[in-house]
Amino acid sequence: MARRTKIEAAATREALLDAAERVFREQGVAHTSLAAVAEAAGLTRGAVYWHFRDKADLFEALCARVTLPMEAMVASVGGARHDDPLAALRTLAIDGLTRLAADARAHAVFDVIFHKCEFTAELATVVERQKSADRGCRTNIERLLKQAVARRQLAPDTDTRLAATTMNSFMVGVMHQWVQDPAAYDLARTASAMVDLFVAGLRACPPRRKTAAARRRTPARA
Amino acid sequence: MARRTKIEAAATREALLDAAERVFREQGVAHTSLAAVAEAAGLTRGAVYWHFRDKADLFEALCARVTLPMEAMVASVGGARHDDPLAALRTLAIDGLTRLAADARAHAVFDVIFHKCEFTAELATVVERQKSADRGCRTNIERLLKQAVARRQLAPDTDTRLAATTMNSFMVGVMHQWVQDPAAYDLARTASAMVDLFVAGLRACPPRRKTAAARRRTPARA
DNA sequence: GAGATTACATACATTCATGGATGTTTGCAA
DNA sequence: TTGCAAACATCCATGAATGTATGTAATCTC
Repeated sequence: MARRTKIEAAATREALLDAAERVFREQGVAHTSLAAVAEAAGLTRGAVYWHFRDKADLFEALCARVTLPMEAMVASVGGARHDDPLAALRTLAIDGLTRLAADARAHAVFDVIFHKCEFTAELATVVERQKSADRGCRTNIERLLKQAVARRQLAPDTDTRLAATTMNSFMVGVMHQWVQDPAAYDLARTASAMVDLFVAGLRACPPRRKTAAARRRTPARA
Repeated sequence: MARRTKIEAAATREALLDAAERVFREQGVAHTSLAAVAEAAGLTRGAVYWHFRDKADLFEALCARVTLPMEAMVASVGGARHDDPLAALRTLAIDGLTRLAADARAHAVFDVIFHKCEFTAELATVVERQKSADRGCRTNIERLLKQAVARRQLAPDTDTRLAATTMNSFMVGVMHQWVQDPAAYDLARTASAMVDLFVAGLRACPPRRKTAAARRRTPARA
């Protein structure tokens, strides 16, 4: 086929990403050939290999369209100082879930990431990006938690690291399960109640750092 | 090769499952050929096709070895009456996580299920079993929650359905994330603190059923 | 406006997985 | 103890996916 203009080329790139999103979601990443992606976009493999090095590169770009904005959101909230850090954390979490429920593209991509994809050697680069993004998310959560401790919103001996990990797991779990069966309940409507439940748990019974005194009380087990 | 005795045959079947567990975990389900599974077990594809119809059948059997006992555990606790239902729920959750941390086979299988497998048409039967097991789990959690409401451990207007879903999501999230990076923290040691956080949230701020009065207060939107 | 390059399509060679057919012992039942 | 079927191994034909190489027309640049 003939050469297209630059903007047309950018459009076909987006079209390829859109097509990949659909086909990956229907058949799974490993089970779809790049020919199938091309066909779904009304193109040929030549177009795919022109715009992307291979399937991993395509998949990475596809994820980036959704995860980059989300990471930016988390980083922006986590990087700021707040008068009410716990409220900021709550809002951040609810926004994340609401976004997932409202944004069809985010919905699709998370469906692929959670249920239609194998994180193996082929996608090693994607795995690394995913893991570092996850670390960044936990770090930012922990920043907010530390502010909350400083503001006396949380117990002074709160284990902020473990609390952040737990919160991250909670969010991932909600997304994972909702995406698996979005018809089960209306996430947009329940998001705040779910997050409030978790935040209340954080206030009432956060994980505690093991103090020297506590360690003496339950010394060795052997 | 010659015919083996019945117990020998059962042993090779187990060997095939063990091998599949290893190879699936390393390469992902879709990315591993049945030849690779056979080779890892020191056998040939003939053995695989003798014991299992296809890859889905093999994968299903592999999952069943760990999920069936777990489902039985949940059903047994969920089916009984308890003087302290919330404590029973707490113990159940902690046991689940502890089991995951201690049982290498459970660890491996959940790693495959969460991160090394695509739930597509090829594994349709597995998906259905998974979903129904999930429903059963939520049902049993909700049974305990209803008992907790009856015993005044939880607010009378608790939305037990949503609470059960939230708890299920929480558990899945913790497992999902820990399995992804088990070196990050010692789940066996943190399990109780993580579960306690959630249960405290349940007591302090459970999701509420929308009463008629509440619906009147926030009537229609557009 | 002429060449260099872009944005694809097409063709090709290679590799690999699958399923089925077939072979071969040998345990087990009558 | 004979005969059947279990418990695999081996072989083959087929199809499909990948990466690369090449073709080609239009577009951008100078």
